Amino acid sequence: MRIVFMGTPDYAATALKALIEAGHQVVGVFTQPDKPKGRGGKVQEPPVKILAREHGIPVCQPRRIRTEGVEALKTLAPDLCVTAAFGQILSQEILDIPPLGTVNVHASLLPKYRGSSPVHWAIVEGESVTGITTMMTDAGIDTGDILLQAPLDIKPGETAGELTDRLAALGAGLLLKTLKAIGEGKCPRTPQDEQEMSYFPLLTRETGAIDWRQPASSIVNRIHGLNPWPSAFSPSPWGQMKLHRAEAAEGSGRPGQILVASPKEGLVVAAGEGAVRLTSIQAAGGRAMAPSDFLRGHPLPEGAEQMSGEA
RNA sequence: CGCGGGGUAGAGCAGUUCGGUAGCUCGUCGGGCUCAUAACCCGGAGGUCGAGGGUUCAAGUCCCUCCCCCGCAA
Repeated sequence: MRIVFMGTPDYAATALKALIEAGHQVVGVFTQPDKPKGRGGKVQEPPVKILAREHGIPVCQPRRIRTEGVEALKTLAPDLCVTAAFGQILSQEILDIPPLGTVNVHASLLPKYRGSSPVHWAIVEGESVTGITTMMTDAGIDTGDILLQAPLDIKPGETAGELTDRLAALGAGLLLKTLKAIGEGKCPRTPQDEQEMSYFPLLTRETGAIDWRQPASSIVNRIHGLNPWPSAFSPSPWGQMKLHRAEAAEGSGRPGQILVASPKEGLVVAAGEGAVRLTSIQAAGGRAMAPSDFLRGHPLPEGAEQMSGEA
């Protein structure tokens, strides 16, 4: 079976690696173009591209696969396409090319958490269980028929990065299982229940802005759900500060009020309901560290008592 | 060549402007006080100041090169 793989980040590379190691015939890979990333504007290659090159698989990086990638895909003549966090929406014209269709490995239990960042949103929303769904891609966004699903518990305090890694491994396995079932012509197909569906938008930097008026649990979930990217942040007496990890704590006060700030007792901030104990923070220019470490060298400025730029 | 901050004891920082004995808080080790303690008091150990080169009587500090970490913007 000639397979064309479409994906971009590590999550996708894990699936591609599984395909290759299982002996599937991956005849081509589509991934996002190299983009200037990070400091100094150096271009970086997507993990999927790097992996594909190591295995001598042809790589195609159209800016818009819907227009520039059609001919290339036709030439590869795939029987089946597999997508995983590709980052581009496929047109009907693209979907019509592989006779067996296009299988997507989505990191949620569909129809919940449709959209491009299901892992992050599941944590932000405080879910305790998520999972992987393999599905037939159609013209909608994550709306196609469900093939196989596998649940996965979200650990307390788990970050999106950690959960993504575990889901990637789970997804790789489920993908192989799905392809096997398709190959044997006995893969179940279940339409999604539109009544149960939920959709979450693309993450932006602003998604990470902490609103201290929210309940402590929501703030904690947001911090973990946006770790490591795009990262939760808040102004503070020490300047803009990234918040990497936190937990609910005793205490109350005006939202954003700094209740505790000492090397001994750490950093506790009042929320709309309850309080949040920050356990990993990062100031501009510095690395991530525990508040007790940070506070040793950066005592709370005189008169400062709010998580804001004001003193 | 996108803008910018940083690398000094196990941890977090000051000291660099203007060269002249390596500092602070915490931890750690020993001792003391206390019914007791993450409290308090006394004492100690622990540093190639990111690397290399240069200037100088003298470099953490000034000059050149390089390595590493990070914030913003994309």
